Amino acid sequence: MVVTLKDIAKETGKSITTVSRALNDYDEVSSATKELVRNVASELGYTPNIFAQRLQKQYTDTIGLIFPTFGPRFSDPFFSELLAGIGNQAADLGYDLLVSTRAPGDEEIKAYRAMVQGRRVDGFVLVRTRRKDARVECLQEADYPFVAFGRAKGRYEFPYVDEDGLYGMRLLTRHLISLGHRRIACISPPPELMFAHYRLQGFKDGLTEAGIPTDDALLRVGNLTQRDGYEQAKILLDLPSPPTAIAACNDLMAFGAMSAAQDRDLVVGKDISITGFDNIPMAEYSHPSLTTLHQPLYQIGAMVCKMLIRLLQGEELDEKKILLKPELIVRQSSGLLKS
Amino acid sequence: MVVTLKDIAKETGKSITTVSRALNDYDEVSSATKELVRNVASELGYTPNIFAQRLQKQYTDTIGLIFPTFGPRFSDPFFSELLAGIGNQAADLGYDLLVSTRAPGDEEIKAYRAMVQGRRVDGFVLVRTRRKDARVECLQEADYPFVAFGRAKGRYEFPYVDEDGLYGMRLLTRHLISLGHRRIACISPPPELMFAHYRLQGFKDGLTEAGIPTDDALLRVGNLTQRDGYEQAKILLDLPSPPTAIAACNDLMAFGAMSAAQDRDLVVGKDISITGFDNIPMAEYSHPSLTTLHQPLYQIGAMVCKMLIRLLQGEELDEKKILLKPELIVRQSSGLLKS
DNA sequence: CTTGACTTCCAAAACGTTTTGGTATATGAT
DNA sequence: ATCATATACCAAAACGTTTTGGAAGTCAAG
Repeated sequence: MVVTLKDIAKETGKSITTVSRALNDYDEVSSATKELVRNVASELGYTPNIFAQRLQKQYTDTIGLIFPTFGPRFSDPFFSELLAGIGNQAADLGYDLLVSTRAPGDEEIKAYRAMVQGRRVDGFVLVRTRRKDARVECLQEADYPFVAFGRAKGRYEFPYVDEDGLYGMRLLTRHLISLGHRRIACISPPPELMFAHYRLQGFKDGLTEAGIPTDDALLRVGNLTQRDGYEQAKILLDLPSPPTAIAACNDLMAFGAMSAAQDRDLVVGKDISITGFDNIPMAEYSHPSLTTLHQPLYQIGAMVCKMLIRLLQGEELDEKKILLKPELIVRQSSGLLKS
Repeated sequence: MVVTLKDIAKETGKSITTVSRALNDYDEVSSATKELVRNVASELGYTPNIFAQRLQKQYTDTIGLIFPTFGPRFSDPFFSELLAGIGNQAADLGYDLLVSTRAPGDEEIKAYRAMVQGRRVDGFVLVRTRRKDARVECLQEADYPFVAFGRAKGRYEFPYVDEDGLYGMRLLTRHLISLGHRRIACISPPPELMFAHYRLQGFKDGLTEAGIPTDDALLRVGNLTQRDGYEQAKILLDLPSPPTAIAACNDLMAFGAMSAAQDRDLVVGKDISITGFDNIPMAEYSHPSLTTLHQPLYQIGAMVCKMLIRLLQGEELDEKKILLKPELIVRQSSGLLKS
């Protein structure tokens, strides 16, 4: 018992054309007719068949989002906040959000191709860009609109929002240095992730500008999980001359590093300083609370989404490339170097 | 230059009907023709227009999921793991996932109604059921298929997967009692959440069966966040006769409670025992590591999704109601009562 | 030779919209 | 009386599929 335009037409005695136009508020329908049609429509409980609309017009009012998930224990607070930002913004602007979750790799690209080929979505939001990002290439090749959270290397440019990881990490490194630390380790994300590059570089720049040589033994890589933070920190603490501060490149790894230090009865913030990046809500309530860089993930999600929808609606973007300065949040996990 | 059936028909010299049938592997097309059509189709790079298909057939091959998000700082590892489970399963079975994020309340129900009215999705996955769940009523009223993660009170039954929170919390309470604890507090979720009821009841049952009276001063409510765990634990620790153990009803609140205890220089696992529920990946790498109940969220997501798709395809479910027994994971945050 | 069954194919209708290309009537200017 | 313009409407086409209801041809049985 689905109500269609035809039913309204029959009921009002008007043609389907007129009904359609009345509902879409065209000029060439008298206001009396419009009123009539609208009343009957709401009386019958009419809702347009979205697939008929989409078949006719050639767009879908849907944006695509493919989350790169790593294995079954994918559990990153980072993503849920970002998703909320994107999702709420999309809903507010009347767009649907088609979400897929795939591990990076072939399956992921296949998922993109399927959405592109089938023209299932009008455009994409890309998250966590990679250095040489197959997804970017895939979408650019197909000339599909997208906005990314993160930058990438490549031939062509694309609109993005990104946090200025270089600036942020430099700020943070300076902070640690100002506390007296000289042996500072960094646990950075896998280098294929674009933001890993900036954050690591910022760290190195911070050292360099203070005249501290970088010690490769103090540079570790972790897969952004608490587990990896824990394990890499263990390795660092086992060094003959261990660091007095560890800058983890995200909060989750920082938590892991904190656990590793605490397992050895080090007091974090006194015996050793540990810092993160992202300022996920948990950072405020860990013990000790975490010194980190704030990244407004919810807002970033909303921004990226809004930019994409602007693009889809043919508007020009005021700014195609947005770089946000993360804010240093000093809490208890970083403290003066014990003399 | 989108390739349609018409193009293939023209190219092969067959009719559109035959082409459609060849591609759908109907019997009444000769194998020679099938072969020809299929070759031409892949040569031209044909992909069916999904909206035309959906208009014609009356289903969408899409399932809906509306995440209840609480404010901008929505950041729950619980959800990302669940999403991954649902998303990957849906993709594997050839279904799209339409995700919306809305705070519980009017907007949320409106989102459901919009999806239902517009027949945008074939069915729903419902997560985090509430005692009297407007979403359940909305969907049952519209006779829309759905499978829930969680139970709910109501007139009619529905298929669900749920963890046996009552059993789990009883197990955990017993564990704490066996360690010598008698003054045990519980930080439970807001009572409108259905699982809050079971977990709290399990806690009470555990006390009762050991002959320990429940002290209402030791029952606190928190909104599942680390922050709330922190604050409720502070209140508990300020009591004239504070608890020696705190059972938080999820891991996030347990982490918050741990921070609160540690802020007072209590050693968690020695001076006080603190436990969680969910066993999110972080639980293993907190300091101390968290005693908790394991809930296989990824698998639950996958199960719920699979059940729904079964339903949509008209199959009977072997089991309409699945109750999983959570497993007690004893780690360092719970220890013998200090005498 | 006729009949019926089977195989292989096709034209047209249907799904529910929006858009195209009109028509009919009224109004006012010439 | 004629023309131009504006207003209010509509039939039919289009979007790209699947399904309906045949039709033509072949073959074997009667």
